[in-house]
Amino acid sequence: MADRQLGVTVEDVAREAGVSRSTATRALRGHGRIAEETRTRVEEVAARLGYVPNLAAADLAAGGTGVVGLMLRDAANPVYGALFSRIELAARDADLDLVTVTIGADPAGAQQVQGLRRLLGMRVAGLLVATGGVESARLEPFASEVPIVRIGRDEPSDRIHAEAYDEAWHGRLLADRVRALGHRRVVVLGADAATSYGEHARADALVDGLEGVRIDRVATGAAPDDGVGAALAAVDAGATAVLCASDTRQLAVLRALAAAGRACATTGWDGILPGVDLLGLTTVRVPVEAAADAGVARIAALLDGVVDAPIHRRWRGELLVGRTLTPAEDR
Amino acid sequence: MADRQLGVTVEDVAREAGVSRSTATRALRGHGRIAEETRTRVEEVAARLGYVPNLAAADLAAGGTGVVGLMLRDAANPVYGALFSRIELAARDADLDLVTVTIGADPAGAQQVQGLRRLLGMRVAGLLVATGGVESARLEPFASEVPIVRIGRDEPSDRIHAEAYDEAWHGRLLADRVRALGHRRVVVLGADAATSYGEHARADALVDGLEGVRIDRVATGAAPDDGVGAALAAVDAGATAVLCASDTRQLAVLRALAAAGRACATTGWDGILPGVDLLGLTTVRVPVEAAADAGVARIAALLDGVVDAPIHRRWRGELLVGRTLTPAEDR
DNA sequence: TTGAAAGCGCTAACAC
DNA sequence: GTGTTAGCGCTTTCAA
Repeated sequence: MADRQLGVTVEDVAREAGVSRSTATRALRGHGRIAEETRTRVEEVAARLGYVPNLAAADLAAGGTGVVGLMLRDAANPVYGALFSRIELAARDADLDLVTVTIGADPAGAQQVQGLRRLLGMRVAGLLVATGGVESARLEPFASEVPIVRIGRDEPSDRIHAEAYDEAWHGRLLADRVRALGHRRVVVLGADAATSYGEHARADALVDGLEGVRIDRVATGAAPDDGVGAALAAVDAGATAVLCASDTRQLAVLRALAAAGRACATTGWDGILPGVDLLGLTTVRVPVEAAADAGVARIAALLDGVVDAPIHRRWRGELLVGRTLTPAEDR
Repeated sequence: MADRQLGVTVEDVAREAGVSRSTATRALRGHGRIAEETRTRVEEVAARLGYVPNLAAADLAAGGTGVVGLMLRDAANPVYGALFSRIELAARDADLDLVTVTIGADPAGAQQVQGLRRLLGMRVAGLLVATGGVESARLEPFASEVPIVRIGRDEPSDRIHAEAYDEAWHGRLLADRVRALGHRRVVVLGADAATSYGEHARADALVDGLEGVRIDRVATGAAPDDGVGAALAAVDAGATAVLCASDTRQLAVLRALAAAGRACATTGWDGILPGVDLLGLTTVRVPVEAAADAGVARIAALLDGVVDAPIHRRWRGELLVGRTLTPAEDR
């Protein structure tokens, strides 16, 4: 086949097939009445000419797209990779087209504004927000224009839907276990709110579950081994466990402990990492699949005109018990 | 601020600001001559009205976008997550806008065609292809329309650029080590070509590097523990090492070995997984960053009109020596 | 420095 | 069933 010409328009196809532009469109899109014979001829010509419809023109003329915008946090973290993958899968099954913009951990929020404008500028039919970092206030002004569903994090606004993880419950799961194993002084290691909303909230959830336990809380920045030094110092001072708000951080702690020739109980959060089992991590397996599926199902329903009042749901994962959470006595 | 109206057009902004539509456009885009006073007034009005430019209209009128399309393999695999993340980062630095479509492991290639059409339909200014699965023949027809850069895999066509991994070299790195440790009969575990071009090519590279070694080659499908049974059987029959074309597969093998209470040397490929070090994996750390940066730099150059003849480059990673590759004698 | 006008490629009534 | 027509919202000459 010869090289395609992206410059080929329906006009060209129509002329070549000896029909009018609108007939060609009808044939190509399969809408309206069309003679079977015409349709095949037009399709044949389109294929021969290598016609690729100009989406900008189509969207403009049609007054909007059927596309759903996805705001995603940087997929370097396997948790977001897994979430992304599952959302894509669910969208495919639901026959939704997705366009994705990613957002790093950007304190100033410039990327968020940028990404949001990109999506809104495309006149997406709906918005899926899978980044904890985007504040509710930033989203809310658009809630009346476009249905918005948040995935993986709770949502204060009652104009935005949410399929969140039940982090409070997860925190209690972990905390109960830690207490049951006799720990009475622990380190809680989580990002500050600006770096990662999710990790911050998780650390809070842990703290809430740890009544009666003495807590050294360490806030970290973005770097994975941020705060690890402080955590080890607390261990030296008598803490018997280091509870981390993410598995990546737990790995950093394990690394540091090994390097220092020390031992200490640890827990993490996510449970997504391939190899959690082999590493023996104690962690919470976050219900990525459930939240992703529910989020996509919800946006699909909203697009279909099933207009519920925004619903906020929370999904529960499970505790993964590994070797890293040893009893307090073991020291 | 009141709720934004996505229905707001330049027309509305212009009227409200008391200027013509073209003046408003000029003010907003900062092109052409415009009185400073007018520009600020228009901008002020636009902000007040919550004007979000319709990208479809803009692209159509301007006759194309400045956006670069990225075709990515499903980010569930951390390697693709890392690649994605790095490409996004580099694009941000180079001030390129990216729109991403993802493609699963889809034998029929329907997703590929779909994704490609989406991107081409948007009239992207360039194409970044970070999926081994997309065949050269599928891309080539468009090479004259739009610059195409492949990232992470080699490219037979001389009309498409490539910033690939030097898998032949990587294979030799691993193979040499395996031989040096005395292995004379090994299993090579890699996907069949349809499931993963990359894994298949890697298995080939391993085999090429293993002159004088007896090889049981096992081809697998997509499931991570596919072929693991066959590999263990070969170990029973006398193979002293299992060489895997990806770390995920290596993990599956380690899991199976542990479950069976057996021991055997293993190697993997990727080295991206957080925790490779703690797991003690022996693997090749693939140069994701270098390839991503180079790919983005290349497409940026092409967009700037720096028209080189397509260049095919290969980037080299390094051997990561862990505990999993034991000497042959150890059995 | 600003405005008027001519489309970009496609869709969707509405006639024929 | 098919053709005609009127835009969608924006950019961009070209005059004023």
